[in-house]
Amino acid sequence: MELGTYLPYLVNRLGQRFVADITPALSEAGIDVQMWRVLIALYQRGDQPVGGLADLTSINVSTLSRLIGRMAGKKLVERGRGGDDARSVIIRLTGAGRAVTENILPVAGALEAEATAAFSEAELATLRQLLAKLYSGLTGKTQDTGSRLAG
Amino acid sequence: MELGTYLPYLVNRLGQRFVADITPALSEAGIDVQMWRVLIALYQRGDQPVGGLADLTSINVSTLSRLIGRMAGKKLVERGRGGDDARSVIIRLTGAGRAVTENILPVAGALEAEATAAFSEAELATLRQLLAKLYSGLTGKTQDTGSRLAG
DNA sequence: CTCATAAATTTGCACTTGCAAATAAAATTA
DNA sequence: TAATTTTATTTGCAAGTGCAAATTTATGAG
Repeated sequence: MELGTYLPYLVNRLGQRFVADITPALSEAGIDVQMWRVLIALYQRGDQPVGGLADLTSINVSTLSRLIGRMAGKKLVERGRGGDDARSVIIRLTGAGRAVTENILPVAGALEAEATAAFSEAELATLRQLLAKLYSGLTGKTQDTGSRLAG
Repeated sequence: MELGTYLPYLVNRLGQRFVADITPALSEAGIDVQMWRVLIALYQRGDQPVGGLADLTSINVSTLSRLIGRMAGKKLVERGRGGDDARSVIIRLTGAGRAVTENILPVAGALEAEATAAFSEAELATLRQLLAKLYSGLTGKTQDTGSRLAG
């Protein structure tokens, strides 16, 4: 096995590079990549209990609990009780949180566009398809593809 | 931006899955994924200075310095001076480190093989090539996110 | 040779993280 | 209804992380 062809190596290295490259934009908004993941999840999936957010973001619930505390301190999200299940704490975006998310989304899109500037449409489609196929090869058992916001 | 086609999402989700799937094998050997990254890098690229190892593994040098300390405590690696540049500390695998690596490598290989079971050789080669190309598209760029997010 | 500068690594510090235990709120049982 | 068990979230604690400063070694100028 050679490092340069080992898929976990190639994939994780790339993922870290994506994080490194989006970080300056996040810093300008006063957030980090974990907060960004929470923001996207809430923005795209609506209000969530902590556990649901943990599933969506793959962030450990205890880590997430404190992360949400920090985000609430920044007025990006609010905690509330009283959903279907009163044991759950419902997390929702504030107006400020939504605004921050909408500021960063185009930057995230531009980053992807820049990274793939040398790609043909066909290559890009192939890459996406192969990544999804690879993920499903690892998932095997529970195939809840579109519902996890890992990373 | 559609989440299911957003590359940073696809890539990081996949990377986390790889980590989750290899972790049980690493735990049996008494190491974590960061140590595993160091072991593979040394095994495949030979003795390295700390900085070289940081490049290979994408681990921050100060984090790496302490990680190496822990690995040295487990007798997996040794530190030594006296390469071309005596400022560098050369890290090398011990026999025990090599043995642990060689124990885990087949598991890692099997994991990759399982993930790519449905891939043709051509698809696999394409995927690797596109991942490398994407990485090079991100490398070395000094992205100017400007002050559009300032505040 | 000695001083200043540069480069590689380590260390101080503040903060984040994950596990396990504690707490909070329901659901279940009697 | 009260006691018990189950589920959701938070918190105590020990450990890992990254930035910036300190340390170690090399290189260059006078």
